[in-house]
Amino acid sequence: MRDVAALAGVSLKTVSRVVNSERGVSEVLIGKVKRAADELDYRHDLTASNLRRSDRKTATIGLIFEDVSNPYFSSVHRGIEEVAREHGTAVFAASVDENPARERDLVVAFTQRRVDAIIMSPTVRDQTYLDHERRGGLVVVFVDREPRGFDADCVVTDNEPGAALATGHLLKRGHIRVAFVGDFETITTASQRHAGYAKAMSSAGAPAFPDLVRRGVRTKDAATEAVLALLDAPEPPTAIFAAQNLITMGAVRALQLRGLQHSVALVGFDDFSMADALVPGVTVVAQDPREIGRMAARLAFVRIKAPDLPTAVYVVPSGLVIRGSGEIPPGR
Amino acid sequence: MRDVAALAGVSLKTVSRVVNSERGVSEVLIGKVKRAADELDYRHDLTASNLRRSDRKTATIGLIFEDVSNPYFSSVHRGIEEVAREHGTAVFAASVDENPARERDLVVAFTQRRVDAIIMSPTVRDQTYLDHERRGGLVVVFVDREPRGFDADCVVTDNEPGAALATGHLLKRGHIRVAFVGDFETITTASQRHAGYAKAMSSAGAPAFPDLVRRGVRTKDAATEAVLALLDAPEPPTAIFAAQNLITMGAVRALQLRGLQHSVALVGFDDFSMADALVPGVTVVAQDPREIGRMAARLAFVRIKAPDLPTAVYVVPSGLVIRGSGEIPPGR
DNA sequence: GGGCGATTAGATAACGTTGTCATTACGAAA
DNA sequence: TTTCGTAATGACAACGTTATCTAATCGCCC
Repeated sequence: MRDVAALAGVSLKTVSRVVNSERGVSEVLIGKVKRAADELDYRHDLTASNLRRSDRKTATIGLIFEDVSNPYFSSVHRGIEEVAREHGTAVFAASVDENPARERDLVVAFTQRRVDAIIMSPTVRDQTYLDHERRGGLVVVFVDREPRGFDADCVVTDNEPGAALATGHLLKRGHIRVAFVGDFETITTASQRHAGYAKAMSSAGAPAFPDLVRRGVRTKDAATEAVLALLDAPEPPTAIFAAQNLITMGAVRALQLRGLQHSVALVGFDDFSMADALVPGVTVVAQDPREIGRMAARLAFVRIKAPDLPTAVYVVPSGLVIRGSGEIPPGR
Repeated sequence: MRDVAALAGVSLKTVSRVVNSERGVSEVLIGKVKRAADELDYRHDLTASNLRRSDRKTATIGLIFEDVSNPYFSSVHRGIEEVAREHGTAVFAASVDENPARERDLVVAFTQRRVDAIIMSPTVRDQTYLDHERRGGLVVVFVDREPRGFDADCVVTDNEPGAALATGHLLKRGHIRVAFVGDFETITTASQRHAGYAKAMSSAGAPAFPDLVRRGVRTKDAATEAVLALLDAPEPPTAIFAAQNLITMGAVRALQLRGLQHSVALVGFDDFSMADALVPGVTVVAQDPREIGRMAARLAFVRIKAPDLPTAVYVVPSGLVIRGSGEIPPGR
């Protein structure tokens, strides 16, 4: 910037004004400065600018997900990016994977880079550690799962009603022995979806079948195994509710391995690519992950401007997508 | 930092030394400083640190892809993240979408934030504009597609041999009227895959069928339409080579719509989720996108340390995954 | 006991930028 | 002609950190 000023024959401050398109610089000087900047391949340094500016906003946000390559999260990411783009904001994205310590490490890594906000899907049991960061002015918005021990904006799907809808859909077709396959109950989404399943079962007068409930299932392969175990049991289910997209995929595989994809009903939570191309098509309760991302980003930008608004939980509705697998009657 | 120094009763520089775990500070003072930092919720500011440090490395890289939610790119992203993590580096990710101006905008946005490197899949025809940035010390590594008009490290799949392998696989089964569906020839991957197709066709003595070659297909829906048109033509193909994952998905849909998924053979380039669960399973030439990401990141970090090494193109091999759709014989 | 090197600590300037205030020039109004 | 307001420009300090250099302290050896 000093060099540009020298070449244009103006002061440092004038270059700064031109770069930031502030008013109060004559056309002549604007031209000179721009030409000099071009000639010298000048690039404005946002990090230095940010250091000095009074608002101290970096126009940067950070995303922390279980896995950026999970199709659900990459769609949320996409939705966030759309809104961030409108705000001229760049987006960090990182995966926690199975490592709980990494959630905190990522928060620190982003905080040190002075992001304006973090949008995250919590994986650790407890988010109280974030109080420390919030005192430093960090904005946090949660997606998919509600935080524990920390009050903040949050965007979630209607997990319980959605799961009840899915389960009810199967019950209405006459199924009674409906299985539930889901993640650990410490994951809020998994426990809410289980609650919806349990509620639908009891309100339909179906007994609870402890042997048909498989929890702590985290991966596609684990789901395949869990469903195989269900199918091979002496009293197998006639229908399955799979509480997450990877689990649904694993369930499809298990049903195919046993040749039961046309005899045992299946409804999944979360849509997934090619669900409509399978035979039978997989009936799912579809979330709108892109909209969830957009909503989360909007909330983040509002809160960056107005940090003291009361926090809220926003629920994005899900909907049943009927494709065949959920409409298989019992007893075939 | 000033406050921490005051509370600990030491100088600014001593705090800096402790924060950066430099040697030459007595245990007593290290303890005092750490306690003071804790008490004041101190967070080291990497942006300011970077401004002053001599290496001027931000431990930040930027990714520019067609679409972060495309499963291929999100896997590449994941591979890059794995390596970045080992280097304590944070990762920006952004999508170009269909907007060519955005590629340059993103490069500028990342450059202004002083990323150490950009890993990108080029979409614009010409990357000469990057010369300007490289003069400023920016490291660029390309993935998936080779750049034009700009010499840089690049990690690609063996597109031409892979496409020839796929096409040859069909020809060996006795197919002659093999169709090609791919993206615009300006996309290097698409043109290389077309070249592999053409080479395999001619070396098998098959004539070129201009009516069976559909180019400029970019989306799943466009692929469905293109394949439907092929199937509905007076002389339809007996086999189809789909040159990219979205196109393969669209082709599957089209075949299903016409009930031809068991009579017309299909081989796709790129694997995709649930390809094995479809009926028939979809035979593909599978890339290893995660390994491509890891390789690209490794190259980036090498070049950050040694900018003057000669550039190279690295080819990650692909392999045929046989699942059924590609083994359908002609004439059924 | 004096000299010396090694170790630890601090004072100061600088990184690239912008906020604040002072200065200049110019015209219009009195 | 003088005064005043306004617009354009610049000088300088500061943002939070680290590089460099100097000073102080210590132990050790002759």
